[in-house]
Parts: sequence; structure tokens; C-alpha cells
Amino acid sequence: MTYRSEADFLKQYNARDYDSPLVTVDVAIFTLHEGALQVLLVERGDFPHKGRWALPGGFIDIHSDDDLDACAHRKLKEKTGVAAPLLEQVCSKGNGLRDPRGWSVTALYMALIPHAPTADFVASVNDARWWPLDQLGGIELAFDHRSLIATARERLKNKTAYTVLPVHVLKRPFTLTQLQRAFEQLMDATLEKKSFRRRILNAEILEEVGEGIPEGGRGRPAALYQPATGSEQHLFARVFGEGL
Amino acid sequence: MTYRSEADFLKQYNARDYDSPLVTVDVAIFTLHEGALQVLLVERGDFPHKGRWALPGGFIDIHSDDDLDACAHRKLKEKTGVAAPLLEQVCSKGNGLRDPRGWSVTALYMALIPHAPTADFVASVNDARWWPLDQLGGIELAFDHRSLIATARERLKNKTAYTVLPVHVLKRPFTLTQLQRAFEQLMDATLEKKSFRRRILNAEILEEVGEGIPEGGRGRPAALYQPATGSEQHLFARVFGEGL
DNA sequence: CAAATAGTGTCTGTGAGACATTATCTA
DNA sequence: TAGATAATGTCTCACAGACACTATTTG
Repeated sequence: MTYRSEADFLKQYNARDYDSPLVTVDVAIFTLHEGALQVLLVERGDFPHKGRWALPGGFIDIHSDDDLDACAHRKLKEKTGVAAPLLEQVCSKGNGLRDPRGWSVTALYMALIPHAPTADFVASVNDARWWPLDQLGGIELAFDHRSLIATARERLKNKTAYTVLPVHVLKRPFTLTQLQRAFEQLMDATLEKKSFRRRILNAEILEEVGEGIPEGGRGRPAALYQPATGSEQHLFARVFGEGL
Repeated sequence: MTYRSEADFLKQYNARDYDSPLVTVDVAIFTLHEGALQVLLVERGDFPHKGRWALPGGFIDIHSDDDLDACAHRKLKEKTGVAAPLLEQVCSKGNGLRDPRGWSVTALYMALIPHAPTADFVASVNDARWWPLDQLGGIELAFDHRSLIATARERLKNKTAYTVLPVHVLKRPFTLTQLQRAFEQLMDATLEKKSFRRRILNAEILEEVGEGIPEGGRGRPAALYQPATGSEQHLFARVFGEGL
């Protein structure tokens, strides 16, 4: 069929005439707590995969979501109430098997927030909780979310090697030792103290905001820091750890 | 409504009952030719945006595409006949304005291939051609493809600084000088000869395959190289150029 | 020979890794 | 005082940048 104009064409076009994939947004929200990297999961209350644990997320609402990022922010806020933490797209995955309802695409995001008990921000019930990543082996996850979590975790590890991502999982202010622990846990590696401090301090991405008691209540007081404005997108020219 | 089982639920579920975004895959295919970075565009023959230039791409076919990557490979192959070049996902963008047909999401991929005249691989007509990136200012692009191209180009530039991506735009074998030019053009920067050669050769990602005449037909013959197997995913621990 | 291109020698500077040492707190 | 934690001093090594130099071809 041919049309005389774009307007003509659009007048008769109806998206529902075609088989289109389902489209969802899923958010892997990470935090650090008790020395472990944890991810926020919700227990599904409806079919499909009712009762299984899943990443916060779901269908795009084309009537209220301005764009993909806005949709991800909405999903994040619905579950945590947090407004503007680190939230970025990881990748998209789509195939005919990942959702029993049909061919589906999900835009996977990852978010980093300082730890808070779920009771503090989950409006509804106890259907959401933090899961340490190393305890996910024993539970049933919905859809391909085990794989999505692995993908997001991998990206997190990689980006930590050349950014300051870990500042987002710490409450402010923090000490350099706390920051180093955060780097180490997100990278799953051990870093050398002097190298770490040199790297961070030379980059001029932190500002000192006084002194505080050390972590264990014992020992020499530590300097407290918070990220300098604009520091979040600092990129290091060398990757850290596993160094060459 | 409640259902007794997952099977029950799925039996009544129909994706077409809901307003869902359109889903497309678009591929930014880059090459290097005559000293310029070029991207392959096709002239749209149908509404919407008939007559404008666009990235190769289009709707997912949920009946024939196994997954997003397969769909991207299909789009690439339809336009270039190339089977397995570098092809990777860049990001996804979705909003209500980018396509006049409605709220739409596109999964953006980028591909790198050695240059070949379009006549060599475009089955149909002269509806496809290579466009040097610096000549896109003067033409009308469909949808948000100008922005997509910019996003893919940015990713290309960034990844070139710590990978060997540029080997994919060269015919094999190639000289180190040709490879350096490719790096420089993809990064839009000038590199220092000795540093470049040291970096590449120390990484042991190339294998020497003889000698050839120099680029201009004059001067000392140059050693010829091709990528060693498994070299494609080599990651450098330091970014190149703009160095620190 | 000159011009053009390929390839090397070598010095400097930056920053990571290693690890020993000093500083400052509590019990 | 000892123990714990924070912070620094300093040596070595890898490698990027700079740039002068040598090597091998054609005309």
C-alpha cells in the first residue's frame, strides 16, 4: 500500500497491528553492608514466576514514562524512595525465552545506594530484601534475573577499576579506609593502601570535611571526606588493581 | 483477577492487550576510507521519514529473530553481507518522541568492517552509501539517528583508547603505520609513533606475516601483521593518548 | 644523490606495587 | 604500656611521551 503523505501514513498506522516484544526495565540496586555486596530483590506477588525473587522492574508505561531513564528512575523510586543516586544503563537483553509471556526485551540498569534497612523505605510489607550476592545460589530467581545480576555485577567490577563508583555505596562523610574497603568489595580484589590513597588524593576528587573516630572505635582518628562536586564522572587513565 | 496456576495465567495472557513500545534494532556500521571515518546509511523508501537517511535497522521479528544480537546480525547482513565482523551493543534509547509512530525503544549496535564499495554488497540499488561523519551536517537524518550516530561514535572513540578495536576496519594484513592511522582516526587524536609501536608489539596481539611495499609505493618496505587469535578482546591497563 | 617511509635508542616523567616506618588514638 | 588504626617515606618497575637517530626503499 502507498500513502500520499507522512500524515496519511501515520493516520492508519496502529502499533497493535504488529507482533512486538514485551518491553521491561529492570534495576539491579547494589549496596554494601556488613562487608558484603548486596542486591535488592522483591518477591513476586503475581504470575508469572509468582513467589520467586526478582529485580525491581517491570513494564514501561508509555503513558507516564517520558523515556527509558525516567522509567528506571520510577522503578528505583517505587522500591527505595531514593531520588538521585547513581543509576545507569548496563545493557539490554531480548529473546523469546526469558519471559513465558512471550518475546521480551529488558533494559537493564544498575544503581548504587548507601545501605539502609528495607523497613526504612519499602512501603509495602516484607516483600523486598537485600540479598548478599554470595547467597543467591540457594534461592529461586525469576526470569533470567540471575544472569542479569551477574551482568550488572560484572560491569560494576569493571567500572570500579577506573572510576569512583564506590563513593555511591557509602554514607557521607567517609574515611579513606572505608572507601578502600568499598573499592575492594566492588572489585573483589585487595588493594595496596599507599597506592590507593595516592591515586584518590592526587585526583582531587574528594574534599576533606574534618576528622572522625576510626571504624572500630579504637586507633588513630581518620580524616573524613566527601566527593567534590563534579567528581563523580572522573575517569582514571589507568585501571586499578591487577596492575600492570 | 487471580489464577490458580502459572499455566492458567499464561493461557489468558495476550501481549496485544497492552500498550507496548515499538522495538527496533539499529546498527551504526563504521569503516575507514580515504582518511575519513564513515558510516553506512540507507535512504528510507517508506514512511515514516521517507527519503531521509537512516541507520540500517528496523523492527525485531519475534518470529525469526532468536535474540537481540541475532536481530542485529540480521540487519547487518541484510545490508553488507558480512557475517562475523565486530558487532556489539552500545546502548538502548527509548522515548515517546523519537518515532512518529509512537513510544519506541531502539537497541543501538555498532559494527566495524574494512571498507568496500557499497556496490560490492548492497543487493538493491543505490539506496545505501557510506557517509563521512563530517559530511552528515548537511543531510536530513531519520528519527533520532543523528544522535544515535554520535553516541556510537563516542563509544568507538572511548574504546579505541584501551582496546584493539581499529584492527577491524583494516583489510588484512596491515602495516603498523596503517594501524596507527586507524587508531588516530577512530580516536580523533595524534599518537606518538614509538609509544604506539611499543604498546602494540609488547601486547603480543599481532603476528608478523611477511613484508610489503609501503603505503605510497615509496620508501622502506614495512612489516605486515594480522591480529593473533584471541587478541580481539585484549584490554590495555592504561588508556592511550591524552596520556597521563 | 634526495625524498619518503619504516623502524630504533634513549631520556624523562608519572604513577602503581611493595613494604617499612611513623603518628595518634583507646584500654 | 600494648594494641589498633591512620598516615607517610621511599624504592622499584612499567610504560607513555618526546624526539633524535638509523635503515631501506624509489626516482
